[in-house]
Amino acid sequence: MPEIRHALTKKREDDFAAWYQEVITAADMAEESGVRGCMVIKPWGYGIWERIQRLLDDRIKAAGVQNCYFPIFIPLANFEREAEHVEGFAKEMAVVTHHRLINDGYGKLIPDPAAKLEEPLVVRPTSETIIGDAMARWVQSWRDLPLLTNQWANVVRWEMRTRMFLRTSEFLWQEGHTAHATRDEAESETKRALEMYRACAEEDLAMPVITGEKPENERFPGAVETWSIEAMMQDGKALQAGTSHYLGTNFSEAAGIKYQSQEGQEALCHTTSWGVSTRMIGGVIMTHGDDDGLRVPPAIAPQQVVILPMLRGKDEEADAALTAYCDELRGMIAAQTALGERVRVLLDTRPGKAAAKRWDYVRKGAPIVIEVGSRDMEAGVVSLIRRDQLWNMETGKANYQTPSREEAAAGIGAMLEDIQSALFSQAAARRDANITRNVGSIDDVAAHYSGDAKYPGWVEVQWAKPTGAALEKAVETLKEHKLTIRNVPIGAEPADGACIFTGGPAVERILLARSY
RNA sequence: CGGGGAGUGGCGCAGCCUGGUAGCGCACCUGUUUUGGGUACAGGGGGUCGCAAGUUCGAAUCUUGUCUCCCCGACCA
Repeated sequence: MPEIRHALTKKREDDFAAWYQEVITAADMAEESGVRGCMVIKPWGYGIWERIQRLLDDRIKAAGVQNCYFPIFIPLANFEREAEHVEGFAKEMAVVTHHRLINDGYGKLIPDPAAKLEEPLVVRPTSETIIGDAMARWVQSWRDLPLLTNQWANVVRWEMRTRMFLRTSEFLWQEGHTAHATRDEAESETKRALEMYRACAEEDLAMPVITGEKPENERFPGAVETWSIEAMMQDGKALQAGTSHYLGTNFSEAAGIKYQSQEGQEALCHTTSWGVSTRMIGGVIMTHGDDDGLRVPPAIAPQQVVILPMLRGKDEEADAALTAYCDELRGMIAAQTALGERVRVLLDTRPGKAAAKRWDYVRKGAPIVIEVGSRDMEAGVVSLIRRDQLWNMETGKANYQTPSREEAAAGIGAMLEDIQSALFSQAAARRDANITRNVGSIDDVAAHYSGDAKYPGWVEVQWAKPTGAALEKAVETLKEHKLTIRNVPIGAEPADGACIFTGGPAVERILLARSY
């Protein structure tokens, strides 16, 4: 087997964390900003986020949810109204205390003591409390329900340890907030959002997930139930890629979200909240990336096809003819559809060698790269590479196809759809192969994770769903093995054995994993 | 926030121990060459060494402080 010269210097199997960072740099997605925990998202990375936004926003609106925008600053007092909520977020809030700077007399600017705020403002870590205020104003009658809102925004959580896309101090997300008349309605909205996230992850990001309910200790602060989608990364760790919460009447009580029923009775609303963030991009990297860089699923690729004419820069007439040939190809491809949308195609005529640009787009993970040289033009063909089938294993070189220009254009939609499903299938197969089921005891769990397997994946165990101190003890035990409970998968087999923590009869199955 | 490591042209690094105003590879620019796959050769531009203060005749090199990043932990989308 020939030696393959990969486009990255780091390999996943050698140092997954270093590889992850190299992908972000090599694909030109984002960079450090110099501000603690905050990143600059560059066009390719932001373009992926815009695609996710577009597709998810359509799903949100299709469910009858309307977009709004709420302030970035939230009065401190709002957080004091819900005890668990403030406890959960208090340690990671950025607080604005002054509204003006003055010169300190030594050439430095300092907050003006005379401009101290009466009440500090918190930079939102999440918006339940301020949206709750609005809901309290907007909801009077049963006719105002359900109230279905969403906002696309940035939030700030002062995390101790940050990693690009996975955990940044500031991140971009959407947060849906809904109010309902009954518990049933609110719970079904919680599940609807969860299912929406599953579809978004699996269909748009080609990232298979396990949906399920979080255990009590992993709940969102102030929630009655928290549900999540969990994705398996290539190192076998779990990434919580989205959450949906049933908040009961906790926030309604705090903010006074009440309505008068048809019978004339005053009642508290049942509320929900749900969100996904730029973390999903980290999930895409660790799900689809390979030793040559990122592989972007076509549905969320800013450009699905990149055409690179091999311009010589010597013979203007020849270059113009080649550019025209490529532009016709661009037009033909742009008229095609894939995954229900017009194909996004870029003709890159910037000066520079096509061969060098090819590797730039390989690292970026553009699904299809088409190179066209003068000889291709004469023969009426193009040289096409699928990013998901980059290498010819026999030659160790890039795996070119040379269809005619017309065939290439006509087949582009089907090829993009095939790449989309191939990426999902690969990821799903890897996930399924790395979940070990029916692990019967905590010792077996420990053995599984202390074995030789470099990436031991997840294990499924049964438990008695302990609460309170018993749950804390179970969590402690798991922590010794750096494990966490991911969720109680929806649709799992019923329990039929003993709880690995208590030995008593189990009531359900849970997934354990190391996590991001 | 605790433990460890690191910040030197766009990227990756050497120099620092034994102070004397900066070097390599890639990238970039120019020219020649090559021309179907990450071409080769020659020439060239760009950094005052994270930031601040201190020691010194002199600091990338020593001291102190500070900011940022990476790894391990605690916390979390």
